[in-house]
Amino acid sequence: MFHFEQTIANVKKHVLVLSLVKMRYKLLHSWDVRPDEAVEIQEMLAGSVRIQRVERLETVAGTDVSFSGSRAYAAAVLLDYQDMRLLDVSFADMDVGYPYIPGLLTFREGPVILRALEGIDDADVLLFDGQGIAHPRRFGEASHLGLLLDRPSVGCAKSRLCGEFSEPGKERGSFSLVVDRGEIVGAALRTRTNVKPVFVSPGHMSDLSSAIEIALNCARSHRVPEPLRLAHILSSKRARSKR
DNA sequence: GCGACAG
DNA sequence: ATCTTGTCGC
Repeated sequence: MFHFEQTIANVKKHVLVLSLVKMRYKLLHSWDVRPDEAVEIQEMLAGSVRIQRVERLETVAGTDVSFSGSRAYAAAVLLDYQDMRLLDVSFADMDVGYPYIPGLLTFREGPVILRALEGIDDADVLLFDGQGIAHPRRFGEASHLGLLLDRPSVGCAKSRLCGEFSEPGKERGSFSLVVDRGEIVGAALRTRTNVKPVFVSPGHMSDLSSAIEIALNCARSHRVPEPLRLAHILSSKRARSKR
């Protein structure tokens, strides 16, 4: 299928020469908290999310996490926004410290994702496999991690978490708004004609039109945007090989 | 109490 | 998410 090992080796060699600034983030809270405390943290930080148009778009990053028993494996990739060429890759893995609870996904995947992101160069926008503000407390994974990383971010999930929406048109590019409690929180976007839509929503420092534009640009020959698709392939491959 | 529920 | 092969269709 692909030859990622070789590709990754070449990429790494290249990055050593023109390495920019590696991704950094600030922990605004502990990850070791009870579910009720996690909810409080989300409600407290949600007010800091900024909705604005994304200007500079030369690079895009994507992350994903795969699980194997009690271990979580994350992959972070950096791609060129124009040709979707791979520019940098990084991996991280750690013991699973939190169960999957709808609405609290970040407390399960956030820690490993951040560690993987520390290994790649800064990106103009970050793509996450999950919701942005299309979340009960308007603070999904993309919003949460985007805020900690202080970078523009977009949420792109394969299914909906909250809100109502109507079936979008069948053509690639058509979309319908996702409305939750009277608020437009995202969109059901068709990235490929006659294929189930993906759910995009602003994370942090991005807006809905930017989110739609970015997801569409990154989804070329597949339903899932290239950065997320690649991160998924790499993390799952690493998860099963290490067992 | 019942159904919904990112990965 | 994960357990898993082939198979129908664009």
